Amino acid sequence: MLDINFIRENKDAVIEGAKKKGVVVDIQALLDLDDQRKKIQHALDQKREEQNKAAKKIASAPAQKREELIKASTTLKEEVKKLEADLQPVKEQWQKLMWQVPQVPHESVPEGKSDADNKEVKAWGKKPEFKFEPKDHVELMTSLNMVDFERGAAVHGFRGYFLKNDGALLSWAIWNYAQDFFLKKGFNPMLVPAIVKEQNLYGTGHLPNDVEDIYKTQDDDFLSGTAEVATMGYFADQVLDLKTEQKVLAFSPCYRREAGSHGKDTKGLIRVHEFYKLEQVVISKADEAESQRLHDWLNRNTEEFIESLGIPYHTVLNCAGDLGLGQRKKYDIELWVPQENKYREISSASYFNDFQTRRFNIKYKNDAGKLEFAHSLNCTAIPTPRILVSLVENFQTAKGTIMVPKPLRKYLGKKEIK
RNA sequence: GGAAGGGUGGCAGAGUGGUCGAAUGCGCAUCCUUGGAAAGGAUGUGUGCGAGCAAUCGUACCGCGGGUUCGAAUCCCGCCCCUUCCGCCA
Repeated sequence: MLDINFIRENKDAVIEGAKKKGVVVDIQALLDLDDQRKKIQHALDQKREEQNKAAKKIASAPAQKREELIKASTTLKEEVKKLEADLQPVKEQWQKLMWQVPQVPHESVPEGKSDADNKEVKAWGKKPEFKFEPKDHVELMTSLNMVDFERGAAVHGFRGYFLKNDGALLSWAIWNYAQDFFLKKGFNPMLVPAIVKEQNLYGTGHLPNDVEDIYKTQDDDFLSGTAEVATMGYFADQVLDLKTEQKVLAFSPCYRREAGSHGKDTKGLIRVHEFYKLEQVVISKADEAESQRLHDWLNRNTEEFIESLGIPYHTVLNCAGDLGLGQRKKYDIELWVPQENKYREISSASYFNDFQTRRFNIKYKNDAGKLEFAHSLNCTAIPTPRILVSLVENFQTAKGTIMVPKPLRKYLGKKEIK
């Protein structure tokens, strides 16, 4: 959510930003509505003042005057009720529009409609050149008995999978290595709930728009698609000490319905309904320069992690049309997938300024001693099993085995999966 | 799932229809005292919205949402959450 006063003062930029993101929302209608809201609210406050004063008099009034005073107060009460009734629909519509106003993209964000318009800003690593016919991860992992999609489909259904044997062990190895790697960067580890209340998804900006992609329970709770949701919710309604920023390495299962992507990536581990993710979440002071610095830092952390594994990747700067509602700027890291001859996204780094913290009511005391909404950022540390796709395909051998990247060997206990 | 109790300011905790945005204590801030500190004393100390250059004023907020009433932290209804006991259970 943006500050209504910010929207008012930066009307053109907000309109331009929404357009750039491809979000349809009538800012002028919102501002008109806000004028109306203020006017009614002001009238209501004044009427309430009258009524409060009138009611106060009654307590100390002599008995014979009471009847008359109560009668006068009743009239005021009815006037208050009428104004309240006028205000209510205005407020509801106001709130509805406010949920829809997107964060303004940073000026460095390129124009564009979809991920096809994202700009590569960095490429790292040497793509493997195989002197044999390389296998895709499905064939490779199935033949090494690391995964079972048939039983996955039988037990879970579409996009179901079992990770087995070295597939399971490799996942543990990645989690353990990632934990050690990221904790050295100063994060605090946290295991967070995947089942969350609706308000948390409003807080992060996933709702109201992404409702189709989120699982819902019979108790009207939601299965979160990222640990970011619960981690941000953890700090809701708090006044934080941000002398140093809050840095959390959160782990959770993640659930995504992938509605609307039927027929897309139907094979393998790229797009599944249930996966696991280590997520970097940061809450910092309300200083955009600082947010930008942290944003680059978070993204660099994940790049370094991938580099340590030796997987070729590139980093893209997402175009405006590929930004989430609350995101000011985003980088995606995409890993090379040899069999597909293209890069595949495994990480997203975004910053939000106070878009999320406003919704979650997360504040801190600034240097002037005033309460202020903090800034928030997040970035994938590592998602499993998606990371396995590139990992096994890039390091496969002519024999159909997989060479384990050096840093994972001590966690897995072997240097080759065969 | 059943039963009982509870949710009040940064924290603890009083308050069961008007004088309550709310006692008291702790904490915190500033000042006095001191060579310095502790102890002691004084004053101050919630948030949102609106009006105002400002001092300040108005309004709302005692888990959330409704209702009763001239008037609600207090009474009524619904919901959420917490604690204890019983049941079930990885």
